[in-house]
Amino acid sequence: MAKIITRFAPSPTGYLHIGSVRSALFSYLYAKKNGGKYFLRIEDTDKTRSKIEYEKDIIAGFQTLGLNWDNETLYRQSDHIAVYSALIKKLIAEDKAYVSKEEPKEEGERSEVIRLRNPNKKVTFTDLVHGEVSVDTTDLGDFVIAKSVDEPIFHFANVVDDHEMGITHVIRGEEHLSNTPRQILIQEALGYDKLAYAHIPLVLASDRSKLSKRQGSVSLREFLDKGYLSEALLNYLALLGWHPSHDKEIFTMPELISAFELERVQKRGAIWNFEKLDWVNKEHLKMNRETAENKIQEVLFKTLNLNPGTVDKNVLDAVVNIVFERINKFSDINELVLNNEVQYFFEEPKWQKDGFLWKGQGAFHEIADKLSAVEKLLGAMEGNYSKETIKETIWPYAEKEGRGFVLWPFRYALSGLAKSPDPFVIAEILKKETTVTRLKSAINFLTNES
RNA sequence: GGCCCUAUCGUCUAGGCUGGUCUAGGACAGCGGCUUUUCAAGCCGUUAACUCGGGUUCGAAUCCCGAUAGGGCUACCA
Repeated sequence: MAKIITRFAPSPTGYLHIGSVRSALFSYLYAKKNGGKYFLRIEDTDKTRSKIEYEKDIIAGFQTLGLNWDNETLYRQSDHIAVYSALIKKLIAEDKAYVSKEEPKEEGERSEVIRLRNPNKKVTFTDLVHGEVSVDTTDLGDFVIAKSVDEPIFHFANVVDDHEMGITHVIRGEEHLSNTPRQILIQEALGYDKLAYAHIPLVLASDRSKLSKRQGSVSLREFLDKGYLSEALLNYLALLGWHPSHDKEIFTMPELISAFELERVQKRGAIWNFEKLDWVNKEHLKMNRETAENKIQEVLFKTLNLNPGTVDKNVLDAVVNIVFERINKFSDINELVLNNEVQYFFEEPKWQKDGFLWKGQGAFHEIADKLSAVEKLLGAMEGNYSKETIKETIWPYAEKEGRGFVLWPFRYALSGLAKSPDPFVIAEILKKETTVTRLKSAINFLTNES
């Protein structure tokens, strides 16, 4: 069996689109699954829209994702103009194409372009996901294949390069399904062999329109910036339009490669779902817990402006652990910090009197008394100061007074928040001395200005 | 408009080729409960779908036709 060679051929006219990444991923997976090769080709025949900045973004994106291409040097269409040029001249000489005089309709249009002589036949090809597709190409007319002898347009350069690179399987987005017949016509004019095609369904926005730049985050860069893991992103992308033969959903890259089958690719466009992506990302975070915790720590230092030298290692570990449970992706850490959900571990919170009220009930002086009782119990503790021992110490008193009436203000005194981890956990992290100090300070706050 | 593609829970999907075992399965989200105060995490449970109309057949989510709806292409963009 001939070796399978797939490719991903982006045009550098914008930042790498997340939907393009999926096309690339499917090409990559199919090649790797079958022991073949996966190539990258930069399609920059449109000189006015192509920018080196975008090319760099595309290349950097794939490097970050680890979707490494197998061609040794980067294949860029602008480096192969001479090849297209010779072929266009050949087609003209064979009268399979001709120079056509035109009436320029828009600015920039030429008065002379090169058109293919359309044999006006019915073209049939087999698509690996859609099955047999057949189209009467008469409607296409003598379409343009180049603006001039050395300015081929997409369809022409694309066909030539697939042949030059030895591509066997063209796996690309469904928007190209309608372009395939004309590319086959060019192929036939050039005398090239047929290729296998697989047109994968598009990634859609929630209203089923094509996911475009207008609908928010669509570039890979933005997702990476939000702190999604590459493997999670790739995992989610794979599930969008493909399904394994079992119910497994969380995959590592090697697992994806061995499970992937083009036969199980969906025909219908799939709507992008941020919630599911978050879930997939969280699952990957759990699989890479240590890496994730290091990253959380790093972000915490930065956003909270902490001095690594002065922060207690145990405190930090405990806080990292709490943060880990509350995030789906790294950018969520910034939100936690923005909402003051971690600062209280490092500094006294700012209280609101009403915040101490359990279900809006009670008098402030009573609450102060309860906090005072808690503070004394804790202050008298000796030996091991852990969430378990703290709980054992406080529990009988809480039971007696009504749990909520003791535990809620206790927790609020420590965190200053309506929602936070339970007081025993916080108290352990804060350590005995800080817990006691903070309780006293809270009591002071409650009694002073009442 | 023309041509092409598509159609199962809100979303991603299994099943459809090889009709009955599908009173349609899983996951995310939602909802409810448990986890001895709130949140998070976890666990358990639960709501929810075969676009419609014909046909073939003893029998159709599954096969055929049509309608409808959505998407793509229709560039001297890719």
